[in-house]
Amino acid sequence: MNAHLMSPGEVAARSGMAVSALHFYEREGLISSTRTPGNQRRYRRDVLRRLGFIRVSQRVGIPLGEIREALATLPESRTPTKQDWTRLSRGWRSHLDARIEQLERLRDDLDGCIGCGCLSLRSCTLNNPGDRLAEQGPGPVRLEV
Amino acid sequence: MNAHLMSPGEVAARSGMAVSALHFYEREGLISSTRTPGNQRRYRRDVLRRLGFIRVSQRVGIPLGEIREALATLPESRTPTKQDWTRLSRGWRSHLDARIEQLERLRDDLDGCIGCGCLSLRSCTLNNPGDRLAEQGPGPVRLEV
DNA sequence: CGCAGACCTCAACTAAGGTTGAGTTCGATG
DNA sequence: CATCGAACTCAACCTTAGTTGAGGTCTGCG
Repeated sequence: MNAHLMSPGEVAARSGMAVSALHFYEREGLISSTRTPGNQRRYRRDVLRRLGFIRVSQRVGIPLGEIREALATLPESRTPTKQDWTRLSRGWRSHLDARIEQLERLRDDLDGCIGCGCLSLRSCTLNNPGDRLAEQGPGPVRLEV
Repeated sequence: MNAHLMSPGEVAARSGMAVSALHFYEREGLISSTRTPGNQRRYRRDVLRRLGFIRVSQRVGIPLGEIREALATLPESRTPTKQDWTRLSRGWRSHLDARIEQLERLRDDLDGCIGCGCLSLRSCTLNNPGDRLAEQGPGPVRLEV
């Protein structure tokens, strides 16, 4: 029972991912598999949790590269525990908060501009190149959608 | 003064868009231009407002195709008024609200799952294929980013 | 007029996140 | 042992939103 490895088809069925996506994630280093003597992939059960994490992360808006980095912090020596997954999930929380905050600011700005009707390239919060340049100062702008 | 048409370089400088982006938007039908006898583009001043609208819309997360559709509702016979732009901007407000709401739900779900540590493919709100299928029922899932 | 810099078109390329298809091989069942 | 679905690899393609480069033309200033 410990040695129950899953075939690609089984993983696809249980995770809802396409087999082609499994191949892709493996090429990208997000998951891994062993091979049968006949060169077919076999997955350990915890791949399902990884795929779960990948999907949730994508919903949060994290690009695959960062998801890979997060997954890389999992211990290789043992199967990840609940605590491991909790730690990773908690890491996205701030991303999500920042994103929500940004969209709320955008909404408020949009309301202001609906009032002023401007969309002006000068002077409009929503649309000022100068401000955008300023915003780009600290940190990446990935959150900007 | 009425006949002041802008060159691509001037529009690029004033809008912050690259000239290549102006070409692209024109190919995609989001903006238009007239030509000099020597085949160079000249833009009416209101192209700046269009570009402003395009940028704001992209910040809201609207794909170019939909932005084009929105711009297509502007009257061709006259220069768009402040009311026209207000109408379009207001249209995005609900998109933004829906998006924010969705992210807030996601955040709450994530909190729940940080508690349960699950990321389980069954039974976890964050990660249930059945639920995702249900969600996909009405309308596109573009907001899900 | 001459020349630099801005502009033209068209094709190809980028990035992310995969999907699709062709041609071939495994592996489990009858 | 034949067969058929599932799996394999590799290359090509898809979408979105543009950028880059090659090769050629305009426009305006001196």
